[in-house]
Amino acid sequence: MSNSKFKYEEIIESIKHKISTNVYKDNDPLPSETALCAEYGASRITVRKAISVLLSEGHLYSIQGKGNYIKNVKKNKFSMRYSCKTIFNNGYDEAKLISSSLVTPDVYMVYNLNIAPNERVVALKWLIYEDGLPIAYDEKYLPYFAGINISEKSLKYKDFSDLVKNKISVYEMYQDLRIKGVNADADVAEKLRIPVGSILMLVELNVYDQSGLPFGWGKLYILPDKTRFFARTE
Amino acid sequence: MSNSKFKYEEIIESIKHKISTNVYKDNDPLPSETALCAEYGASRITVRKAISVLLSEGHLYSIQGKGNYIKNVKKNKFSMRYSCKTIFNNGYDEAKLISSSLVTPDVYMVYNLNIAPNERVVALKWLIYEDGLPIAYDEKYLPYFAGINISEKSLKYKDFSDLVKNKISVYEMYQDLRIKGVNADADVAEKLRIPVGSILMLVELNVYDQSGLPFGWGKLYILPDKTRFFARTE
DNA sequence: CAGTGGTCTAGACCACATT
DNA sequence: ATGTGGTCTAGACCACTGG
Repeated sequence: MSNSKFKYEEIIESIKHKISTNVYKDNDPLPSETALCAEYGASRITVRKAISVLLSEGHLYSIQGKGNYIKNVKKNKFSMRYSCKTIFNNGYDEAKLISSSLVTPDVYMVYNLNIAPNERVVALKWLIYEDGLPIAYDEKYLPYFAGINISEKSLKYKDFSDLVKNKISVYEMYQDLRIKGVNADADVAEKLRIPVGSILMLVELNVYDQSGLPFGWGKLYILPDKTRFFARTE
Repeated sequence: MSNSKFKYEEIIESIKHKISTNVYKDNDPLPSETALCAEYGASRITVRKAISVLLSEGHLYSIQGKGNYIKNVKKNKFSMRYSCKTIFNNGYDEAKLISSSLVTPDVYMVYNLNIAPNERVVALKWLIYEDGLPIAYDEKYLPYFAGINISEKSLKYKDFSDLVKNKISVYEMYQDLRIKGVNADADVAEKLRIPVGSILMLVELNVYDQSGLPFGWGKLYILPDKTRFFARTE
């Protein structure tokens, strides 16, 4: 029956089995740690090791002073990787920086970067090519205080996290990503040499520091057959 | 300096600080656990508690018999929730099962369900409505052995994981999700009452058991302005 | 072989929640 | 006051790695 090598693995297996056979139901209290020690003939540390795994996997939740409780696993949490290296089906041959400038924000920048209308915004625009043809158009906006040097000639195409990593620790950064299907407007259509109204995938990215202050906003338009998004349950 | 309440939190904070200030670089070995005990004046269990947190957060990796090593956090891992309850911007009013039948598989079903051409496939098709108008079209395919009762009148619109949850434990299931932009073909266009060639968001879902055996394949076509995908770094 | 991480123990004290 | 989970300790043995 049991394939587990260690005592704590057997406890995990047993508890998972009791959850999946409805012996333990959602929000039921797990037996107390001392009770589990007796049930499995293990020390409290071993029991807690098992519980810590189940906690980290999301099968339990704890309330100090009360107990550990069953949390029904919803199998709807997916994880995906997103980076400029992986977003294109076949990668890309080159990325050209077509402009880097200090601009007056429009309403979208004021909204997404949470800045005052009189502040300035660093705007970076790239075209990404495959086989000599543009396959994607990338706009990135950063508040001027984020400290990017726009005269920098070495502005290689890179992810937001790399762009700002010297200004903000990766531990103090989080990102929101939104995927939509949109129709190309005149500007983007011309840049990508496609008819106005063609469908494009739009990936918007907002970068924040730990306190929630926006550090960047990006829009990436991609020809729909040049990209795909892939996510998997954890 | 330190806001941490507990000794193990201070150790975590200290190690994270050394990573972000490049004292510890990618793939550097962390000092041995006994060395860390001495450095922080803590027992091995407390040191291991800190290390276990850093391991679970992906800042370290371990090789038994060798040591613990620094893993540079790539901030490109996003997590998203996907379920038929949350995928629509404004939810949906109703979902009509428009057909449930046993069909002979086409090449895509043979491929995605990894079945033989002479096996049978359960096909379920739904239309999802908002304000009386169709906003999405859902096709789900399951190998016949998956044991869904197609005559079941109570085939409510639900996620794959709910559809098969009595046949397969949630602990033995994983799902792959792919998002694409596509042009509506004649069949889908007619069902959704839109012009052929209109852009649609296509969400494909493959469900597997733990051994990798396919348990289901689904295609969900959604009007692009009725949905959005949202992911956040962990 | 020595050094490393992985598991496991008994026992202690604290913070929190309920009665 | 009692029971709960949360932290911490010292000490032991095992499995794995490398020289």
